[in-house]
Amino acid sequence: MTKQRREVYRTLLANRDHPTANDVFRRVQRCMPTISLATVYNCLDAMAENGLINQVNFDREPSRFCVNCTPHVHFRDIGTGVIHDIAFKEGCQITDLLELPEGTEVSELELTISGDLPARS
Amino acid sequence: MTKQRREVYRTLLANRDHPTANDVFRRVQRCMPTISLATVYNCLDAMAENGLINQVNFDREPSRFCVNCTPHVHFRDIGTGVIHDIAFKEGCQITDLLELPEGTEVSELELTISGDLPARS
DNA sequence: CCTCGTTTTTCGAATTATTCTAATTAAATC
DNA sequence: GATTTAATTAGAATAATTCGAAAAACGAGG
Repeated sequence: MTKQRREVYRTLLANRDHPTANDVFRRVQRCMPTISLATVYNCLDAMAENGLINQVNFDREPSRFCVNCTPHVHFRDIGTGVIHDIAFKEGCQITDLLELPEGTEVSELELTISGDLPARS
Repeated sequence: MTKQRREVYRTLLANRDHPTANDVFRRVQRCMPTISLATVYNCLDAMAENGLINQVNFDREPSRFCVNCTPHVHFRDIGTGVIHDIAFKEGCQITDLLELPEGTEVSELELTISGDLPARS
């Protein structure tokens, strides 16, 4: 953990809105003006590899980063563009719903959903 | 439907191995040497928009294309690199497993999995 | 607290998938 | 067959990400 990594992580914690690498870069620059975009990528990659954060991909858009480490999926509200973390219901194994051969070992699983949330009453 | 689109589609049908746009380009070139990569992208995009094919994204890798139009998810076997289509079990709604607000309308859903298939006996 | 070896940061350049532009060609409609 | 429309082409442009090399920071012994 270096100064830069700590600051990148702190920034992610401060605003959990699934920022892109560039968003993070701009935010970190405010307290650490000399940091470079390459370093931000480097920090994010390092943290993602260690499971400290998640890299979220919606189609071909720029990757976003998420500090929520509990198992969850991502839902983009088409109306607002906001990305929400959606948890699994208690005791659910998504792979139970799939025709996977017995004994398949899952090491990565990414589920992204786009749609509309119900109008708030 | 133009000559090029027909040929791109025929190529996808002939070899359902989830090729990238570039793979498709190289394959189509064999029977249609004047086709351009931009046209292949154009054809693939047009077909994806009409739901004739699916665009499959594994992380930040180049997009792949899939002619399987039945609802399914994608599983990459880490050992072989092969991408398999995995169907849902009968009568399963993946969104039933998620803590989504009542009345949420899902318009897109992409699930990608990486892992290891059991050793074949 | 110095020195050596390793890791990280920095900057800029390079890469690469994809998209755009403008010009040509083909298709469709009347 | 003329005209309008949409699709193709080739090459340049874009943008996210990665790479490479040099400088800086770090850590472990001495």
